[in-house]
Amino acid sequence: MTEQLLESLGQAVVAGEFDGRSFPTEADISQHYGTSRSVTREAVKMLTAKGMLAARPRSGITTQPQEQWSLLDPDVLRWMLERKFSYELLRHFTEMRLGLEPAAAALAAKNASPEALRTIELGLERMAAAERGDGDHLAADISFHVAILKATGNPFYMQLDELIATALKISIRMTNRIKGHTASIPAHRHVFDAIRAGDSARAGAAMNSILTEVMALVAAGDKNGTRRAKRARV
Amino acid sequence: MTEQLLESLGQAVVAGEFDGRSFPTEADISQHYGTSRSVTREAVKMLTAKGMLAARPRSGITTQPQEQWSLLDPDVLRWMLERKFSYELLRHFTEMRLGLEPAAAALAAKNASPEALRTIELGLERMAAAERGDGDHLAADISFHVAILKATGNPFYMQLDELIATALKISIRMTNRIKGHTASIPAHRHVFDAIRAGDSARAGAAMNSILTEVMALVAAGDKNGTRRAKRARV
DNA sequence: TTTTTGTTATTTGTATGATAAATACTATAT
DNA sequence: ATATAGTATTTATCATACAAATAACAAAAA
Repeated sequence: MTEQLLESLGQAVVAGEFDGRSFPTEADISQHYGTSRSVTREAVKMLTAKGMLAARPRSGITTQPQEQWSLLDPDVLRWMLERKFSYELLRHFTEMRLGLEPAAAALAAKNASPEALRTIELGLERMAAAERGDGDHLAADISFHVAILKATGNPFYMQLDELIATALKISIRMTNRIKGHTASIPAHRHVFDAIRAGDSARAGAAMNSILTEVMALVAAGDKNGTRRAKRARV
Repeated sequence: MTEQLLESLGQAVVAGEFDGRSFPTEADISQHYGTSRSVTREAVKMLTAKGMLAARPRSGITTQPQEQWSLLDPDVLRWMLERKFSYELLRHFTEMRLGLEPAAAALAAKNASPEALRTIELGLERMAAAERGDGDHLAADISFHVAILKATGNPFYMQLDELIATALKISIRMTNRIKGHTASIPAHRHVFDAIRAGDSARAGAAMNSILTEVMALVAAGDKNGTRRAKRARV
């Protein structure tokens, strides 16, 4: 119940349904959604923790400026991508991946355990299978990228799995749409080979080139304006 | 009140006071800390959102394995660094900075507005002043690094300000302690110059070299074992 | 007129008690 | 030994009351 309310309120905030100070009071929310005050308060509390709301006595609940939203929170990012998609957002996200994932790949080359390595390879195989029409390409691509994060052995990078997975679900759909592009198997295999060989520099460079490619696609979409984005938002 | 309880519980969890399934029930917590059940529930809810706890009927509240904690949450990271400091953690954090900050510097070189540029320069000047004994070196260093994140114009990087600031407060203190090291002004000026010149590659490389230096210090501390870390934990 | 001060009303914060829902544990029957 | 039904424990939700903070307003003073 709290979860549902959290979801509803989160989406509503992102969609901009409450501009500025017009956010309803606890009482209004409870009545509108038919929830008790406890549930309402706990949902608001969570959105406060995510930087989207702030509550003060007498003033009531107010929406926080977008700069303060915790974009690194998978919930927030998902709401943004689903209800407020823009190529600009996707570009910003890809810019961050461009910082993180090559570094992660380089680390993985140094630290990957045999099991972790095997998991990356498995992701690659799933991608190849999907290429032949056998399996979900999107899921395969995600598993490959997540496996590399896990292989770093660094808890900070490992934490990013859900975030990357969430965003890839939307962003890959977008980049595929732009040019009928599908993630390049050889480029991904190149990353895997470098990691297996323990070659940090090459692993980082290979991952960098994958993301540079993605970035080019996103930038192209950005230039085409928002009409296509709106159509794709389904 | 909720904040205080959140703080107490968060620190207690990090310190490992509740191993495994021994976490108290809502009722126990309320009694122990003298808080009402509403307050207790809201605090637990927040720790759940941070991945540190999970609550299920009949089973009660349980601590989650450390892999699931949201290390990117400034609260969690602060608790970790304050109550569970280790050079390994610091090394992992620095590994992430090594991915993020050079990329941020490169972006800043492309996007920094005149005001943002001025803010970076201000940070640099504060560092120089601190070097001459005039002002807080730690605060100056933080302001420099945060200013670069802000200058990227990318909300994802900009979000990291609190995280980086939190961690720098502890990590700089540590790295200084290792060798009486203080952050190198020329190296930082090099980054600034490259950003001002709009030279992405050089900005990234310069930032990279700063962090590589930090990494070397941390790695050295790591080798010295945990005794020094424990002393430094004050 | 402007500023200060005090009052009031609104909204969140906290406390308490009661009921519902989920589920680990136990006893029983097969 | 296994399956089934019942029981007890704990969180989840609801409802209500009161406390605390404060924005808005009014009155008084400068």
